[in-house]
Formats: sequence, C-alpha cells, structure tokens
Amino acid sequence: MATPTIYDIAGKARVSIATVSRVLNGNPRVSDATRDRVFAVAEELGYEPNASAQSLARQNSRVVAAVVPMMTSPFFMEVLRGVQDRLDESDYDLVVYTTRTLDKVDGVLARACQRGRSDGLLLLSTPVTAERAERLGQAGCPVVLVDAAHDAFDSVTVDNRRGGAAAVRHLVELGHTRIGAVVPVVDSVPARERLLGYHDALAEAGLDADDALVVTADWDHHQHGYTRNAGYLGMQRLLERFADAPDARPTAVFVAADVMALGALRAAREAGLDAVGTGDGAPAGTIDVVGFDDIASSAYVGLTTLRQPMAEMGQHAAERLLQRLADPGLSPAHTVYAPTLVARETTAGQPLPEVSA
Amino acid sequence: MATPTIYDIAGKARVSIATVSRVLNGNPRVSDATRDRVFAVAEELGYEPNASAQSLARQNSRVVAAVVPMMTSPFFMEVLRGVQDRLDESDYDLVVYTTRTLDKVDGVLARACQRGRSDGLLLLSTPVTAERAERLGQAGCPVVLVDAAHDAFDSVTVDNRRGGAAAVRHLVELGHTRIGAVVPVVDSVPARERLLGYHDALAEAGLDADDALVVTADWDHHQHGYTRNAGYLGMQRLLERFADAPDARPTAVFVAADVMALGALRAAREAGLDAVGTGDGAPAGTIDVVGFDDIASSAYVGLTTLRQPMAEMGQHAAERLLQRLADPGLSPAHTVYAPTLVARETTAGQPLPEVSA
DNA sequence: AGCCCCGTTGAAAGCGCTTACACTGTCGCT
DNA sequence: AGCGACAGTGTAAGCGCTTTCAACGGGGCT
Repeated sequence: MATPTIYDIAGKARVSIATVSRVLNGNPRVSDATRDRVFAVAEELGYEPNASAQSLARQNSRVVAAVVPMMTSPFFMEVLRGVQDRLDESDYDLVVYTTRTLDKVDGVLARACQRGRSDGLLLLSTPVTAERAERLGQAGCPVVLVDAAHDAFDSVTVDNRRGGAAAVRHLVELGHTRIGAVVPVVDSVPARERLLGYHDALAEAGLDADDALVVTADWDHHQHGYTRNAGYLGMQRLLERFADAPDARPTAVFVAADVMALGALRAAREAGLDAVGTGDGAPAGTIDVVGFDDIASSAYVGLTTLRQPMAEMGQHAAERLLQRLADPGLSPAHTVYAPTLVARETTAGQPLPEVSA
Repeated sequence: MATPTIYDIAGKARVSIATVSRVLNGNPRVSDATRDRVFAVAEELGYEPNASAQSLARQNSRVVAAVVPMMTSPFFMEVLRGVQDRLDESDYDLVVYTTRTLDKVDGVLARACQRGRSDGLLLLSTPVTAERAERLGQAGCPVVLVDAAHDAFDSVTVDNRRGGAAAVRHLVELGHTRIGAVVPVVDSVPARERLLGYHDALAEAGLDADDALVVTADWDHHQHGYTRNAGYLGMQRLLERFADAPDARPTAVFVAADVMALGALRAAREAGLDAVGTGDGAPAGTIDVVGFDDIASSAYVGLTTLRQPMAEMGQHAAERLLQRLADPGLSPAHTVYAPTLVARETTAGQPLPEVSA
C-alpha cells in the first residue's frame, strides 16, 4: 500500500476518520478503548500525517523560517544553533533560506510567508526597507529581526556602537595612539555602528581621527565584505598606505568582524608584523588587533574581540517568535545585548594562556 | 481581504478556477486574451499560490531536504553552499534539518520524507544503517548521500583513505619518520578511512606503526570529535605522552580534519612548538601538521591539508538528486572525488607565500 | 415515566489547488 | 450540408486532514 492515511486507520479500527483525527490530536473527547485501538492501528501501519494536508486544513504550517544572507558565516551558524535549540523544544520545524544577494530576499519572503510555507520569520542581518516592512506587515506574518532593527518588528541585536568603542578603548588603554580600522562595506548598518564606536573612543581619548587609518572593505560585496578575504585585503591596503612612513603606521587595528580579522592577521604576518604585541607602545614588527563577534576560531588564534552572545541571541529570537506566534498582539520589543571584551594574545602581549575549553 | 486565492482571481477575471490554474501553470491550452487577463488580475491582487494546497493536489512538494549533523561545521556549510547553488537554478526549495544527535535522524526522516514535506533527501555525513536503509527504501523517497555511502543509494564522497595516505606520504617525503595522528571518534567512517590511509603510508614507507603516536578524539562525541576543542585536546594528549622522551616525540602530525587541526595548532603553540617546520628532519621546537578538508580558514592559518571539493560535491549531489527526482528508476551511482594535497606553511617551512585570493 | 445532559461518535463541509472529463463553438473538409 | 477535429473553457472530483454540527444512547434527575 502507498503511505497510509487516516482513512486506512479508520477502516482498520472501525471508526470514522473524525475519530482518528481526534485521537491523533489528543482530543480528550474519545473513549479510552477507541483511543487505544486507533493508536495501535496507527502504529501498526507506520502512519505519518501528511504535512501539506494538515497545513491546509489548519491554516498554519508549524514551521518557522530563518532567512540568512550567507550560509557560510560562522556568525549566522551560531545564531541558528541557538534558534534550533529553542525550536527543538517546541513543535515547530525550522527551515533555512539563504539569500545570496539582498534582492533575492523578497522572493524568499514571498515563498516563505505568503505562500504559507511558514508561520513566522526570523530575519538575520537582513535590512528591512520601508517597502519590505509594508509587505511583511501586510502578509501578517510574525517577524523577529536579528542583527538588524526596525521599529515595527521585534529585534535582537548587540550594541555595535558601544562594542566598537569598547574595542578601541581597550587599545587606547594599552597605550596605542595610532589606531586603524578595517570595516566591512558601509551599507551594513552594524558595520557603520561599529565604526561610529571607533570614532567615539578616539574622540573620548582625545585622539585625532585620520581617514588614512580607516579602510572600508571594498571586496566581496555580496557578503557585505564580511569575509576573510576582505579582511586580508583590507589590512594589506592599510599597511601599504604607510609603507613609506613606518613611523606613522598604526600600531593597532580594530577589525570590525572576526572573520575579517582572521584575514587581517594573515596579512599582518605576511607583512612581517607579529600580531602578539607587547601592550606598551609600538615595538617595531608588532601590531595589535581587536575583532568583533567572538566566533569559534577566535579563541584558537588568540584574537582579542568583542563577544556577541550569538547562540543566546538566536535562542531569544526564537523564543520571542514563539511568543508572538501564540499571541500576535504583542507589541514589538527590542532586545539589545552588550558585547563584552575578551582579551587574548592579539592585544595582551602575554605568554599564551590556555584556551578555555 | 485575506490572502487571495485562485477563486478571487477567477471571479475578477470572469473565468473558472480551472482556467486560472492553467494560466498560472503555463498550460498552453488557454487563449492569449484570457491568459493576459488572468495574469493581470493575479498581479493586481498580489496573488501567491498556497504551497500546502499545491503540494496536496500535485502530491509533491518541490522541496528538497538536507539533513546535517551539526549546523556549525564549515564542511557542511560549504557543501550546502554547493547544494544551494545548484538548487537555485531549479524550482526546488531547500530546507535544512539539523540533527544534534544521530538518534534524532529518524525523527527527521519521518518528518521530511514520510510526511511529504520534501520530495528528496540529501543526507550529509549521516551513516545509513540497515534499518534506516529499509525505512528510506520503503518511503520511496529519493536519497543522495554525501560524505557517507551505501550500496542502495547514490553517494558522493571523497577517497578518505587515499587522502590520509597522501597526507602522510607528504610528511614522509619531507623526511619525517615519527609521524603522529590525531583522529576524530572512530565510529565515524571517514575518520576510520583516513586513519587507514595513515597506516598505509606508514607501511609503504617502511615505518613502524606505534599506538603511542595515535590519538583518537575522545571529546565532543556529539560531533564525532570534529571540533577545534577535540583537536586541541588531542594534540595536547599526544605531546604529553612524550613529555619525558622529547627525542621520541613525533615531528609531524596528521590531524584528520581541519577544524581539529586549528585546535591542534593552538595546542602545539602553547607547548612551545612552531608549526612552521623546516621540512628537513626535526628541529627542536618545531612540528609539522597536515589537516584534511581545506576549510576556508586553512589558507589563512597556513595549514597544509587535503582539499575536498566541498562545494562541488554539494552541487553534484544536488544535481544527482534532481536527476533522480525526474527519473526515479536510475540505478545508484557512487561518485568518489580524489582529495588533493595543498601544501602550505605548516609543512612547507618556507617563507610565507601569499594567500591565493 | 419523561426529561435533559453528557460522553462519544459519525457525516459532511471545507482548506486551495490540480486535473480528468465533458462541453461548446469554429473551422476545414468531403 | 454534415462530419470530425480541435481549441478553449467549465464542472467536479479529488488530495489528506480538521472541525463543526448533529445524532445517538445511557444515566441521573424530577
């Protein structure tokens, strides 16, 4: 026989399909005898409900969709892990959509939401334009934003500006006065915020801002420059600028994302710079680096960084979406986490401490 | 109005729903005038077909499901990117299921396949037990395995054994005679194969196998030991064994996965060993390392490794699944890629070459 | 005895779509 | 003129499930 349906169960258990449905859905208005019989038959037949039929009948899908720009970023993966963690405890399934380019987002929104493939949406690092907001509002699909914000929707983010400032402040405290920055493509809001933080801290320390010290990643636009490669090229460009004026070279660099920092570290090394500085001033052949995110690799390369509680953010976002699914009337809440500084070798200049396992 | 249906379109365009359906599905048996009218109305209403209703009616979902053990592994992400690439050109959607633990796999299979949520399955690094094979066969759901194999199903893998051997051969050629190995949990088939390759190469070179030189990751079982942490601890343990006999210490180590190698490199560094060896013999304070996979980070840390064409494998797997979806009668094909050695600093002992961008 | 209520069940109407089949009207042909 | 062929369209029967509503038979009650 093909895959069994409730009709098959009904026939074999000598009840109507309505009763079968009741049993399967835990409706209490069924006698124990019937319930047992139905369950037994269902088990025997290896019955699995047809998801499409269920969705169609109950007008919801018990599916939550996550939309992520690129599937390869450690940041998203960590967030998704958190999401998955929370969702595992619910009876919602998670489906992940990746949008290579931002203009594909709308297509995905259509598919995920308007076509009824999912009951709710988790938008990661996906800017919500006015038009898009309109569309989402109209579709009436609950949405939670992660690493992005919009008044009309729930959001969970990290205070990027404060994080950027904290990163640079850390460098200032170590005695650096010429501090560079390598940031992703500026149309990324978090990137811009982090850069603002950089300037905040500079101003606060009474240091002059100098455009020559700032490199904006002009590569890998499709990923907004959040790549190892962009970090690599960015650091290279930064150092090249001072090839003729070694004394003016930045002694420390804030790289606005850990993936980029991985590349930047490499570029520094190739330029003969040791990323494990001494912390006091600017010994030649040395450079300090601070990243942002604290992806898994960072601990292992000893990268000082600002930790975002990625998994926690994912969990929280999922939690919030679940709440909203249960009660669509909730008014939008904005959760902002404070990034925390994790000092490691790229700024500590101390003997290698052990990785925290 | 709620989300529009074909009834709304039909009403407004003064045709029957059958005609609407025909137009929307590109059926040629419709007059041009009608077609235009229907399209216009559909556009105007912002119509999107209900996915559940379509699936139910056509008895398929136009969805392909990928099952991956852990969402955080770079390997899987790369494979999935390839899958996505190929699927983007088709009209299938990809949904990703993650299974924290292997016993959850069956639940997912039920949900994905038997419940009709997807038309085909991509199983990544998921061992197919006899029982599971039975189940999959019965569900009649097309399956393609990646990084795993089974006679009854299509598979795309890499020749792990040959790769392991190539890795070790490379070390032998560099003059190493005491070569260690750090491998993931042995119940991982690929891991076991790579270890076999290690022994092959040793034997081939006339070197004695020595259990003391092999460490099996006994940590992070849920990820089969494929973690930075497991690599870190593994290398630590390996080095500890020779703390009292520095002369017997391995001068080179084959770490059977790049993520692990990242951890291993760290452990070596903490132990005062430079991973950039000179290639000739065993200078004190030096150790050579070869990994496996060539994940994105590897180029940046200068890790010598055996490259798996991950994205390509993903693409190919998707391609094959699509073929099988079109023609379920195809007999199982097994594609085996040859891993290629990518020599970098952790074995080259040469001045840092530039990262290939 | 008659009534109502309740627990238990079944019949049937959808959910939004696809598709086999039937129907209508033209056209081209003998 | 009369035939079949055929393009274009509508009718209606599902797809597998949920859910409303009605029906049925006992109890417990007055």
